[in-house]
Amino acid sequence: MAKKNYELTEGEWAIIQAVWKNEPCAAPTVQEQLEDQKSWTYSTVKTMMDRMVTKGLLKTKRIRNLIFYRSAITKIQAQRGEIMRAVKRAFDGALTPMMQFMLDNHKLSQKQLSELEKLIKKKRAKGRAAAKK
Amino acid sequence: MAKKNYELTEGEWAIIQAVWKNEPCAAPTVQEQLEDQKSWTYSTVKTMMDRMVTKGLLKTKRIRNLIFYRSAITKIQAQRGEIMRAVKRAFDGALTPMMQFMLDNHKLSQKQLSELEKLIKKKRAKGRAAAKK
DNA sequence: TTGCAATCTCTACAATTGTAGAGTATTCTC
DNA sequence: GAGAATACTCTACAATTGTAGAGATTGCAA
Repeated sequence: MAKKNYELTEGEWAIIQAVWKNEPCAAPTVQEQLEDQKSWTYSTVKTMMDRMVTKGLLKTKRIRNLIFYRSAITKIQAQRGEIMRAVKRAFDGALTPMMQFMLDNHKLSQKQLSELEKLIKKKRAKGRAAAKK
Repeated sequence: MAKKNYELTEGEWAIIQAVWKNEPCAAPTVQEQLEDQKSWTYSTVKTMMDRMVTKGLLKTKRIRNLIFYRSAITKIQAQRGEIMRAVKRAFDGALTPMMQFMLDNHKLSQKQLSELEKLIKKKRAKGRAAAKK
């Protein structure tokens, strides 16, 4: 199947982050985790988590009368989704312009810039190597 | 005032893009513009546009009995908002990791890479020049 | 001047998202 | 075994977003 583009809501992000950090974990754990960030009651957290199960973002396993949750998608997938979303809406789906925009519009320190430069060099080298053989 | 972070919905993006392209323009124009992309009726478009006025995304001027719309935020602002949103949710607000992710996870061509590299070099040079004086 | 066409206004409705209370079931403790 | 604590289920509600119909206005054409 074509890999789906996951777009999480604000709330879903908060929850899945907590799940990634603790999985497998029960709903009360997640609620406590988020307690100071969001001040959601247990009910709220549980409802959201169950909705996320329906959507295929989390999955559950019941052990006796406790329900354990784990993520059904990886952080990478979710991050990718978030980026795809931005690039699709705001940059016509074109990645390079988006990166250019970031370089231009968000002041990065010299250090950050040089780090990125290094990274790009490495990528390019790898690309060339692959092309040669 | 602190500059707000604009987060547009899917529909709002479609509309404001059409407005940017045609402003000042009336609602029927926008509706026609979007006709094949989205198949929204006039009513739908008008409703969304008026809501966007309320939100401060568009503004209007009535001339006789026609209402003309223009954008109240720039494309840059909207793009920035979209990026901030992604970086906040998916990368803890840290821009460099997000850029690294993009480099790693989305295959860019050699050409794109070298373009980015050039851009970064320029940035760095400019930064250094500024630091010196 | 009468009517049609274009535009606007008002109202509505379903799905999603954030939010949570009330009640039920299970388990632990004394 | 009764009460307290813990976790779960069910139901609900308001705001936002996508969606649009029905009716009111107004300006132009015949």
